[in-house]
Amino acid sequence: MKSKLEATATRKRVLSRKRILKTALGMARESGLEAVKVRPLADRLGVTPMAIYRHFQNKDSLMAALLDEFIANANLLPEQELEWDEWMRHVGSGISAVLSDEPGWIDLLGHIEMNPDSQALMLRGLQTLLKAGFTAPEAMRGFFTMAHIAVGAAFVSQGIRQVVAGPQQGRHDKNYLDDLGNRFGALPVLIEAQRVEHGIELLIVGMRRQLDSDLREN
Amino acid sequence: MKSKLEATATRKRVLSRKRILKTALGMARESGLEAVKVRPLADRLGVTPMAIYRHFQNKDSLMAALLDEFIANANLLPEQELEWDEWMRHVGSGISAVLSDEPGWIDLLGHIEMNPDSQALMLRGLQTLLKAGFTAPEAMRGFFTMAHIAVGAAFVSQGIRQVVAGPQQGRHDKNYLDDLGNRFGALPVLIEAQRVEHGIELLIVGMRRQLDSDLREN
DNA sequence: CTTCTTATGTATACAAGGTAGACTATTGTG
DNA sequence: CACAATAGTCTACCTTGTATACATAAGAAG
Repeated sequence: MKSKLEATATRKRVLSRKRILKTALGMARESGLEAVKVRPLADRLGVTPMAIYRHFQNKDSLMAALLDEFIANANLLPEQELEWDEWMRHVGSGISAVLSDEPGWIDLLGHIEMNPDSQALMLRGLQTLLKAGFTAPEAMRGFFTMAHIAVGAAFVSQGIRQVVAGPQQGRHDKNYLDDLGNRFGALPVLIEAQRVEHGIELLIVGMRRQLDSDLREN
Repeated sequence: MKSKLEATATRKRVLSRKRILKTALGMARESGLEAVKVRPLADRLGVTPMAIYRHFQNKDSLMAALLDEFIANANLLPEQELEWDEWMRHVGSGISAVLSDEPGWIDLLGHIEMNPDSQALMLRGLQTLLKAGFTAPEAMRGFFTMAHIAVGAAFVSQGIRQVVAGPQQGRHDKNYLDDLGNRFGALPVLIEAQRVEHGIELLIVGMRRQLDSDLREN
């Protein structure tokens, strides 16, 4: 009798935000972020769909928490101390890489500034830049521009990747791509030109000049 | 009898891709992109939901076409000839402004590189930069970095705006913001530092240096 | 002018996905 | 030990996209 009870009736304390998030993160890694759906997630947790709602108000807040989890696992902060320019390079490509691996995550990035870890990242970045001699406004602008480049690059690269991956799934067909290729030399060239690294490099050059004129004034 | 027929039976040639897109664009402007749903759209068109599917294979392709429409209406190409740096400023803030007005559009930007108008924009940009003396790779990288900054800035600014707009709708409350404020001086400062213009300016400085060293070599 | 074909809209119905509401068993507390 | 709070279950609903089958209008063919 007990067994039947256990099977059908309510078992307690099987869930927790942590476990839900871990499981959801697993699903996301396996099948993409859009595969995180309530019912499948509940199945995998061995629980009723509605059980999840005891731990998250709604799916949106679950996804928001999932973004936090994702960022926390991303580990973007450089381990050792770096020169400011190295720091920017490191973090910039880190952000872009993380986002490019799983395009779906980009959808959640609207909230990124509210995330504790990304905020810590920002703090460290500003510190690093200030220590290097930038003024506060310069540091902020530099840091954000780096972030913008990284996010933008990851974002825009999605489009290209989609076309390369699936021939006809986009609304424009292969001819379109060939056309592109003809105009710009080749598709790989186009892709290459969009790597974050180039943007960051340009940014660094721009910032270095600020540094120079700051020094001159002092 | 005729009238009843007209009312209930199939009227012909009431729809067209153009009309559907125009109406959808109207809805998007009024209530946000996410408000573009099949049934409401059909209602507004005075037609059955399924009628729309005679003109678009599915909702995704409708939305893709809508993005094209949106971009075509955005009119990002500068009217007159501009110096390369002015051109970058103009287009950069244009992109960002357009995207910031209606955050939802960002979701569609994955396809942006496939869009004819944005491609035209890219062509003109490259032309402008080449004429100014940049090498082909430099021009491409410069252009894309500008685009990345603009997209990234628009994107990231969403998060902030959401918090500013609705007190508790995010997963972090007001304290969080205050905290942010305390650390960085004030929220407005944070927002200010993220304006595209600053990023573009840094980029221009970086690019100008390329130009200088190119000239030196020639 | 009939007839055949194709284009365009209608009617019905379903599946997927998120979630409200009522109920139940467990658990920790006074 | 009673009792409120906590954590799952069960059921059912609503929204949104879309498949399928049908019908009518236009245009082409004879």
